[in-house]
Amino acid sequence: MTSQVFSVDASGLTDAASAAPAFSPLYQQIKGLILQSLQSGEWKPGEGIPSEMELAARYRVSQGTVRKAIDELASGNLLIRRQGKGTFVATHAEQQVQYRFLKLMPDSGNPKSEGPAQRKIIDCKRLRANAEISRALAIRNGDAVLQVSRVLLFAGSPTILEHLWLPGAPFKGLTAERLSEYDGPMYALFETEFGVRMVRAEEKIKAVVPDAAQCKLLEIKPHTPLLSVERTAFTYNDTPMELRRGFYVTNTHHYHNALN
Amino acid sequence: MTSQVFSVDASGLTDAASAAPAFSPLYQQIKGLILQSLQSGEWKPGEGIPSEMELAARYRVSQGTVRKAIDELASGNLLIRRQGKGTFVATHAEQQVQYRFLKLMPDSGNPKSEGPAQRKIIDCKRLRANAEISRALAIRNGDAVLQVSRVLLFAGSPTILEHLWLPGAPFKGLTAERLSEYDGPMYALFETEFGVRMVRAEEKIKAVVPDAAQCKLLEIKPHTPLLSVERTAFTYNDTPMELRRGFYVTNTHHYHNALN
DNA sequence: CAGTGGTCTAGACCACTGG
DNA sequence: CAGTGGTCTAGACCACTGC
Repeated sequence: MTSQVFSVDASGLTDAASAAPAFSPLYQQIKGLILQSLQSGEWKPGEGIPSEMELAARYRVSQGTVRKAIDELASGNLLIRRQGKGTFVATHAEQQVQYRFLKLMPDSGNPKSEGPAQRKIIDCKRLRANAEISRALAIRNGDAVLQVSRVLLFAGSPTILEHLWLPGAPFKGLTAERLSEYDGPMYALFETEFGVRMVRAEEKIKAVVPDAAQCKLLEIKPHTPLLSVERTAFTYNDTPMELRRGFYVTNTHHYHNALN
Repeated sequence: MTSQVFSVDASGLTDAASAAPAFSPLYQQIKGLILQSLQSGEWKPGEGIPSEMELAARYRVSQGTVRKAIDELASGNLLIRRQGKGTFVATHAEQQVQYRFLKLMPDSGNPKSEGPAQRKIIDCKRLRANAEISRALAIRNGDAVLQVSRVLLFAGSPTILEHLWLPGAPFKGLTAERLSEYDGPMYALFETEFGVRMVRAEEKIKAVVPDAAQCKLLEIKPHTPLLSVERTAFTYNDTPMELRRGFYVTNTHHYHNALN
């Protein structure tokens, strides 16, 4: 009951150059406040947030305004509405669509038909960020980062080789053992163990030829082309939190994408 | 002023097996009616549709209900709202984002920096659909289809080789000449000349090695891996209207994808 | 049955566009 | 200035969930 909604022009500045008054509707401000609560951990992944009526009372606006704010957050996969039950903070664990960011599908049959992927951690070590990694993670050159390499097997065959880099600070204490023990999506572990929730990601895809080491790990013949998938994953506030470079074998699988 | 909204349960059937009453909210029904008008060509791509108040009167519902229907159609890129002006039927032409379905980007710089793509029609002929194509286009085996092959060049270098298949009936009269003359997205030509608007698409991506013919057309060395992009494009009602198989050179470009 | 999100309405006012 | 979409409110009722 203590929060407060501010008047329309939030920026105290009156920049003569930018004539735009930067009008921001009420529901956008509410959206921002809810986002803050999510970010601060007031409501954790999987938990329910207060009801629309409660939030309306807290922010001193109508239910409809809260509703519109929640609608936008839900359409961005930050919240999940469940009629009759409430609104919940989205999570990568126990979600209908696990592996939300993995678009590799078997050529025939659904993803579930081949069962869960088998995972092998190949390497997990700390090192200092080079120029490329520090730029991608928006950290300083030489900062500590965690580098993990692993292979994913579908139906027994090695299909994905991936390397990922995480900023050292937020992931202090992450070891190969913790990763191996954990049974479930890696992003779910990040949520429960480190309070880092990945909200969106971007991928850049190319076709490449593997080197000898990759051929060995993926058990493929030389010159078998691979899909190179470079992903940057972001947490709240568009903060990059992971750089991942994956190599996909596309003999029996394909990268699936829906265009709207 | 003649249309009418039906009561909640649209299906006259009372199937004992399926206990679900199939409740459909009013705004969904309105959405369906608007979709019908779009499909029938009552409002054409680029044109404005009646104002929210007019539609509310026509369908005998409140403005808010029409609004929610339009909102969903707009978020699906079927309509475009312009404050102060009206609501318009989306089009692939003169749109902010031309080439909406083309996700290939230059590695550095924005898509506009390299200017518009140069296009070369290689082949355009009619033939009979084999099993694969008839399945993809939901037509009968042996039905007439149009097959087009072309190369796209970015900044002067051949980058995309693609083959596409269209059902013969809706595209009667499409020739290589018409395609060559036209300056703009192919999907825009489909709209203006054949009244076919592509609404969404799905792509399956793999990494492949090119054959000799592809190497020649794309001016690449053998064993240069390519991105194979197989796209099915749909018009209203989830009707498949195009099968397209593209081969992308990813030396200086990449396939960009945003994950939410 | 109470509590939640979901729908629908009616009306007021605001921001933007164009004549 | 009139007309459009955009915001905000208040209230009623419906559909779904779980106790």
